[in-house]
Amino acid sequence: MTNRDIAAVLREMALYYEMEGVAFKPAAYEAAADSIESSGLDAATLYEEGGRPALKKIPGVGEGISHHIEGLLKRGGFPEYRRLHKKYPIDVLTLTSIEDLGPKRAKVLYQKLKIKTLHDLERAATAGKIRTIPGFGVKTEEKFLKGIALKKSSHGRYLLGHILPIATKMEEELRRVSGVKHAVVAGSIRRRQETIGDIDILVTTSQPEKVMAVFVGFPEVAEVLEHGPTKTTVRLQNGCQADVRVIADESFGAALQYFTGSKEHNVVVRKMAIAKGLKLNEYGIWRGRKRLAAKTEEDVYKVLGLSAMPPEIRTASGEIEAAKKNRLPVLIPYGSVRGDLQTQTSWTDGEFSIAEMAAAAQALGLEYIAVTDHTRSLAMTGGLDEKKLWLQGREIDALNAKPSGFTILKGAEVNIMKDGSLDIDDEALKKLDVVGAAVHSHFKLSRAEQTARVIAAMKNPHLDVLFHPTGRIIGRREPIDLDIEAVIKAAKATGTAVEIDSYPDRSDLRDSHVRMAVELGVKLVIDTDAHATAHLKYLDLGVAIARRGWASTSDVLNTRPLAELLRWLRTPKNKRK
DNA sequence: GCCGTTTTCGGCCCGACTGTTTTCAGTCG
Repeated sequence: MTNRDIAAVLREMALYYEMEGVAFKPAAYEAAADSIESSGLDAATLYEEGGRPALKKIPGVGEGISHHIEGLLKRGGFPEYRRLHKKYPIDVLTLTSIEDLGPKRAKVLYQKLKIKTLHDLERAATAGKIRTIPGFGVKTEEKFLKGIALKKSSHGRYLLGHILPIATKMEEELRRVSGVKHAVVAGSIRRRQETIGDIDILVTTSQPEKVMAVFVGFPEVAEVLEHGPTKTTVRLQNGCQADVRVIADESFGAALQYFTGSKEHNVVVRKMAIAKGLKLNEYGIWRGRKRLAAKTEEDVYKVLGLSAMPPEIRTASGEIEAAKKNRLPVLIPYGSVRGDLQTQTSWTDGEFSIAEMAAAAQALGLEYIAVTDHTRSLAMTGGLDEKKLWLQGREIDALNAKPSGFTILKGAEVNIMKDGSLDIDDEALKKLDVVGAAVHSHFKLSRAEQTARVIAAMKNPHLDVLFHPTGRIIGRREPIDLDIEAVIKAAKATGTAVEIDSYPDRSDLRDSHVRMAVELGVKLVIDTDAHATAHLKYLDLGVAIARRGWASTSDVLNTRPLAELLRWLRTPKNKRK
């Protein structure tokens, strides 16, 4: 039982208690779930080694919840969970993942219409039954259907940020199997697409059976679908499929090229081969029966007169023409971001103190972070006002006064109000090192209104970065309706940078928008939007988006050393370059 | 249910928005 499994049960408990109308317990269970999920320590190991007292060292876990976790680990459950699950035998986690459907409504839906699953909900909504329940209307019914459709449209795809760590771990472990020469993840993961269909791993080895045995034995594997010496397919616990293909070492490059895709890219490349009287397949590039190249991707592309393109840009959208002319962009390298300019702390809805976030960032090799807690009008997070921002600044000054080789910048994630004004006054903003702003309300304005609102905000002389510009949350919330080209042009005109929010389900800006920004010469910032120390490692997911958008190091402000970054930030907006 | 050099008992983030209402519950973040 992983931390994630435990957290899921605790979240379910929180929802049941909300259905019951119990006070304070929901928040306590929710807090414990968050804490366990983001804890670097494995709860099962902790319990094994130190019993319940060790579990209670996890913040938010006390007498009661530690007993429950013990029950989960030893017996797979506990009485209170069983009692509540029996009373509400519904898939409450899935149902409440639909927007505007919370525990109270889930309870009513079960009591009135016996709705237990998403499928039940869809049937009832389609049949017009939801609107018959008091307190529910036509709009609510439509909203549920929209929510279900949104969920379905992302079905079968997994977020890169969730799958990449698993795929990388498998790749590394297969590489350690004796006889293995290459083990490489190909497909959409190698291209770092924002969502992933499945995991494809290519292996060259002298001992295929051994590799396949190790593969099907991974703890993540739920079910073996195919088990052969050259191709084995499994389904993982999370539902994602994973393939291992064993290929001949002499054609590794051709296979890697073939299985990396994209499909569209490969179609164009194969057409080029045909035009030259050649044939390209996963075994090599051929003239008749003579194999001209296959060992490495570079060799294969070279036969076609192309320099090898980074996987992230193999989308058949200009990369082949650029490769032909030897004019490929030099993409920003992974690991080149020096500091994170969007982080939240326990001053608002983050889980850790400023000092803890800074220490974790420094441990990851970063040189600086900006603390950008929410501001006043985001009241539910305890958003900061001018006074609190000043107080927070004092804490930051004190931390920076200690020699550490690391710098904490003063910042904020300011709210953009409906009219485009910011919810913190200019005097206070002026004193901050980095001012970010974002839309957190009125998501449904018309395109014209929404665009005007965001552009108005960018005209503020103190706003440095537009945070997560479209506000989307993959699989959950549609982006705000924005004329993104107008916004990016306004960023250029006003000297405002735009953010790539690396947080896995945000990925905002997305690749195509980044490319537009790069082409227009707008500066980018890559941040994690970390609400916990464990989130800081997402930076490279943002670098992946930047690479998909053809960005170079010089396009991204926070690849600069601190002094250079500060020079840009302190330059009046109309003079920034 | 958790937490604590202001407390071992008494607090616990709260305002805006929406859709359903005839005064407000539920949800969001």
